[in-house]
Formats: sequence, C-alpha cells, structure tokens
Amino acid sequence: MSSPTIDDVAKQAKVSIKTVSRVVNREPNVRKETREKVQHVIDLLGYTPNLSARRLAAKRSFLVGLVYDNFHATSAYVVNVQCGVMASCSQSGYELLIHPLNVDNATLINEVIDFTHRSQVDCLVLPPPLSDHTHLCNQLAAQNIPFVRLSPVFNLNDSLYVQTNDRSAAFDMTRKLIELGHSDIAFVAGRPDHYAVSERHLGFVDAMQSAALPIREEWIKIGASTFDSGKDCGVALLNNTPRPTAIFAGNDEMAAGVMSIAHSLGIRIPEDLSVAGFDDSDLARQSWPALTSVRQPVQAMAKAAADLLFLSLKPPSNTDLSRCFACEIILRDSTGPAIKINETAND
Amino acid sequence: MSSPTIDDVAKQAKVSIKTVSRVVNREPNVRKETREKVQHVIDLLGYTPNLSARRLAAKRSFLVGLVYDNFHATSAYVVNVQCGVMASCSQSGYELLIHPLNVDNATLINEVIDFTHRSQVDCLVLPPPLSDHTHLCNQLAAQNIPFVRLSPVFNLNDSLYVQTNDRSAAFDMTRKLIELGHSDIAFVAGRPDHYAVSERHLGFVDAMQSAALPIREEWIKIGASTFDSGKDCGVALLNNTPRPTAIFAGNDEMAAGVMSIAHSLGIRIPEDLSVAGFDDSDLARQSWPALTSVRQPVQAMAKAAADLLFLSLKPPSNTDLSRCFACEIILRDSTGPAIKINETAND
DNA sequence: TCCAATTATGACAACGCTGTCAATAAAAAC
DNA sequence: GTTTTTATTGACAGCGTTGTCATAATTGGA
Repeated sequence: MSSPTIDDVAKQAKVSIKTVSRVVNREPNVRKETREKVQHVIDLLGYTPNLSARRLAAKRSFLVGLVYDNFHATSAYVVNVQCGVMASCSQSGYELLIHPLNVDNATLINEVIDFTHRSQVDCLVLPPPLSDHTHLCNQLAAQNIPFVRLSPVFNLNDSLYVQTNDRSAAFDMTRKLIELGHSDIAFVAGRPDHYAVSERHLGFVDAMQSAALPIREEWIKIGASTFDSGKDCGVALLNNTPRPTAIFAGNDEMAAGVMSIAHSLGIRIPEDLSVAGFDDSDLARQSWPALTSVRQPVQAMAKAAADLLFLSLKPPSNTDLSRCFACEIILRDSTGPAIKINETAND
Repeated sequence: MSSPTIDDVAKQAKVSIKTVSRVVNREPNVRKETREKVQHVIDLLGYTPNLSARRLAAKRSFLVGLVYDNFHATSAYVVNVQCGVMASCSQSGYELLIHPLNVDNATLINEVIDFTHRSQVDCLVLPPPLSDHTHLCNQLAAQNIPFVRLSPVFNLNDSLYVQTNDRSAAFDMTRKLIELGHSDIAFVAGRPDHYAVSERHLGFVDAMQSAALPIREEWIKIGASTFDSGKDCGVALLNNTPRPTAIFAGNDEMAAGVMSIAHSLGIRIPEDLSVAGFDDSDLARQSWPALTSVRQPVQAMAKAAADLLFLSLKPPSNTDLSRCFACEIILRDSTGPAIKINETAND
C-alpha cells in the first residue's frame, strides 16, 4: 500500500541509494546508462521522493511561503499571484504555502517571522503592500530568510524584485485621455501605503505637466483603493461645477465606484464622462460600461518573481536581481472623446 | 543561528527527549511538575518542533491540500474558501497547501492523486465542482485519502461534507420576486456540471409551481456560469417579446452579464426589469445597480469543512459527517416591484 | 511492611533521504 | 604498459522527530 522508497528503487535497479538520489536530483557524474536504468525503475515503481525525509536531510523544505494582505487585496490580484507562483513551483519542484494576514495588525512582522519558522518555508514571496514594508524586509534580510518583492517602490540593497513601471503606464493612460481631447481630468489616488498606487499618481502628474495642462487641487482625491471609497470620491468630483470630463482612478474598484455614482446622477458614460481604471481586473470587463484600464501581467510577474527566487537559492547564485514588465492599456467602452461644453454651445 | 532542537530542550530541562516530545504533543502520563519544567524551557528557548522530522517519524504531514478549479471558479469564492480553511488550520496546527488545476483536463484524477502523494498532504478539501466528481471521490476513498466536500449534491457513503440548501435558497429568492408582483420570471442556469447551480434551478421551479405560475421553456436559458454567457442569455431573453419582467440568474457573474445587456438595450433596472443573482460576490456590490443576491456563508462553510476533516483524523474518530448552513437573501437595487404592462394600459 | 498494579520516564531504533568521503572504474597522459 | 587524473559509484553517518518497549518510580491494598 505505502509508497515505494529510495531503497526499493535502489534494490531493483541494483545500485546504491545514493545513485538513485543523484538521478532524482539531476546531479552530474552519473553514467548515462546508469541514469537511464534507474530512471526506468523509478517510472516503473512510480517512485516519488518523500519530501519530509528530503527536507530533514537537506535542511531545505522545498516550500515557498506567499504572505499577503487579505484584508485589502482584491481577490483577483491574489489569485493571479498565487497562480503565477504556482506555475514556477511546479517547474522547480516547490510547493506553495499561503498565509493571508491582516497588514494593519501591529504584530505583523512577528507573525510573518513566526510563520516562516513554524512552516519552515525556504523563502517568501511578498506582494504589495508587504513588498514595501521596509521594516519587515530588513528583518527578513537580517534573519537570512530569502524573499522576493512584487511591485516594490523602495530600493532595497540586494533584494530580489519584479516590477512594472506604474508611473509610465499611468503617464500613458493620461496621455490617451488627453489625446481623446480631455483637458479637465481628475485623478482618484489609492491607499497611501500602497506605493504602486502613488507611483500612478506621479505618472498622472507627469502627463498633465508635459501637456501643459493645469492640475486642479480639488480634482485630486485620495481614496482607500476600495469600491466604496471610489464612490465617495465620485460624489465629491461630480457634484461640483465645473466638473471634470474624465476621471482616472488608481485602480478598477475605485473606477467602478465612480461609475456607479455617475450612473445614479444621470451622467452618461462615456458621452458626458470618461472613466479609466488600473489593473484590468475581472471587474473591468464586468462593469457597465466595460472599463478602460491598464493591464499588468500579474501572473507572469509572480511567476518571474518565484523563478528569480528559486534561481537565487541554487548554488551558483544567479546575479539577476530583478525583472521589469510592461503594462498594456486596454481601451473599452468607458472612455470616449471629450465634448467641450463651450465649443458645443458656440456651434 | 539555527533553531533549538528537542535535544537542546531535553538537555536543559534534564529529561529525555521522549519526555519533551510528550509535553509538546500533550500526551498523558507526564507528571505535572515535569510538564511545567519542560514547558518552561520550551518557552525560554523558543523551541518549535521541526515539522519535517515530525512528519517523517509520525508519517503525517500536518498539511491539508486545497484542490480547486482555477479555470472556472470566481476568484472571490476561491479566496473565501482559502480563508475559511486557513482559519481552521491555524487552530489545529495544520498548514494549507493549495493546488489550482483545470477541471476540464482529462488527467484530473491522476493529477490530484499525484499531488496528494508528492506533497504528502494528510487530507484534502474539495470545493465544487470537484466535490461532485464521484469518480475522483471514489478513487480517493479507495486510496484511503481523507477528504471533505464543499457544497456537494450527490450523496456518497461516509464522506464528510458541508453544504447549504441551494434549492431552498433559490426557492426563497424566486418567492421574493413573486411577492414583488412578478409572474413573468426567467431563469438563467449555470454550468450543468456545477451541481449546486442545477439545484438552484430546481428551487426556481419549485417556487413557480407552488405559486401556480407557468414556466415558459423559452425563458429558461443554460449559461456557462460566466459573465459573457450571461450576456448571451440576456440577449436571447430581452430581444424577444413578450419579455420577462424579472430574471433570476444562477450566479452573480451571469446576472451582471444580463444587466450589461439590459443597459445597452436601454432597459431600466429595476423599473423595467428586476435582476437577481446568487453568491453575493464582490461583483454584486460593485455592479450598477447593486445586485440583489443570495449570500452563502462560504468562509464559515470552508472553516467548518476543515474542522470536520481534522476532527475525523483524530483517534476517537468523530461521528459527525456533515454540517448544513443557511443562505441569506440580500436585497439591493436591482430588484423592484413589477409593472404589469397590461394593467397600466387598462388604468 | 511488602507486593502487585499503575504511572512516569528513558534508551534506542526507525522514518527516508542527503552530505561527506572513501573506493573503484574509466580515461588520459606519459 | 604504467602512472596520473578524472569520472562514477557506494558505505555510512546524520537530520530531528515519534513509536516501541524496557525500566524506574509511585501508589494502593493486603
């Protein structure tokens, strides 16, 4: 009933267990015919190494921990990250251990360190906003716990990271709105501690300035990255005159909140108001009208992050520290040409 | 640098490692003062048992596997299940290993069994539609791999499960629509292999029949549980005359698809058309208008499932096999009183 | 007080693998 | 054909626990 062990394979292949171990771990210095013979028996018996034994002997767990903020994160993002990391895992023989937690908690650092020790994971993947928790990162570095950061903003010595250029993507999106004829553009920023979101703010400012358009203080609203906060910002922006002709929100949820308010005020989208989001989440496709947004290749990024991590764990430690991915603007139905109210009146 | 081991504790407490082991595992037959002495040293040193060693020796991994359909599942559901299982894990000292896969894959069963062996999880949590994959469940049972099923429909001997009564919840929701004055109600069913969804269909039929309302064949559409399939069904339902005054969809994504089509056809919600969904996902709150839906306590259910599983693994095997949770109807803005076109004309 | 029954503790062998290092076989160099 | 070098293989000791079983300490009854 129980699984075959390395001894079973060794006996049947008439070699020592060490040779079997070499074959399993793809170590060099095994003759080709020996390797094939052993591999054949392995396939025949359906042998899988016992992870616990391997971990105990090798002092490695072959486990990656994914620690994330469950409280604020949108589930689509979390799931994409999980999938990306998984994809890398299955290539490298790692397993994924997830650990959602509440970032607002004061004991955050202890909780992460505890988890790391208790579960004996070899390394950690840190998505935002944890990726910019410098205190946490420093602690991990001090304890020699390898980790990789997803979409960080702060620079940390020797730390692995994968990012997109949020700032230039936000620049591009703002540009797109300007090209559509908009000049009265408002921006809804996200949680201040989610730094990628503040980068987006900077990108917006860059684009407005490069087009010599004024940035009106009262058209910059700080939300909390949630749908409801998007609604609040929407109320503030749309109830006043003059009113912006376009609103660019730092993420899709807030954009959806803005659209919801616009609908209930009888403001037509995109005729009277263009709305753009960021993240290209499911919500962007499923809202009405479908939301123009910026797509980050989250899954590919998460996979790249884990790849980087696993590579760095191998003996000839790789020198690659980071990778950068490009964003893509997805134009949908929530954005359209600006109607200049004055011009229309003049016609 | 490295963590203290059981030997360190034993030495410092001047007892044998076996006694330490007994204290750690809360085994009986340890004198109170000995227990306290050992516990004190454990706390002092910050000792945590090495899981790999423990697993190897005890032939248990203290790992639960969560296998799910990543391809079709909505991420909110997945994340809720993960959280629920996690909550139970952290109480019982288990860790959670996730394994998303594609249910359409022909090698599904092998993949699950492989995963189970490779990762050496002690047991599995199966959310739908895997929970009704009888062939898989039978295989698991045959191989003595303990598992718990979430929201199953089929009855399986001695299998653990947690469910809600989808049928009666759908009955209640349909009832609610009827009470609002609707009699021309259409139903959008979901993926036929997602059995909970077909239960919902039955509940709808129950309610219509109990109110002596006719069920029109052409008002029952089979979708694929996705937003886009909801749109397709919406087109089919709303482009014809006569048109239903209410549409009840088997999940929120399809309901959102229906609403999207209604908007683009200029049909007002809820004035001209009431729409109801099922699942109370994030989407329900974030769509416009906010969607009336049925809330399942997914997280609580997942936790209960894992609880059941862990309990059944303990020596005095528990006799509880299942738990049933109640659904709740969440009324939002997408449903309203029916306007009888004929009556209005007669007035 | 002594002996049996019970409770508490410890010694030691697994568990299945990897790392180290020694032994052997093959290849290369002379 | 030796000798040296290199490639291949194996023996064996851990890794840090738990399970088994033997032993020691304690308790209860006669």
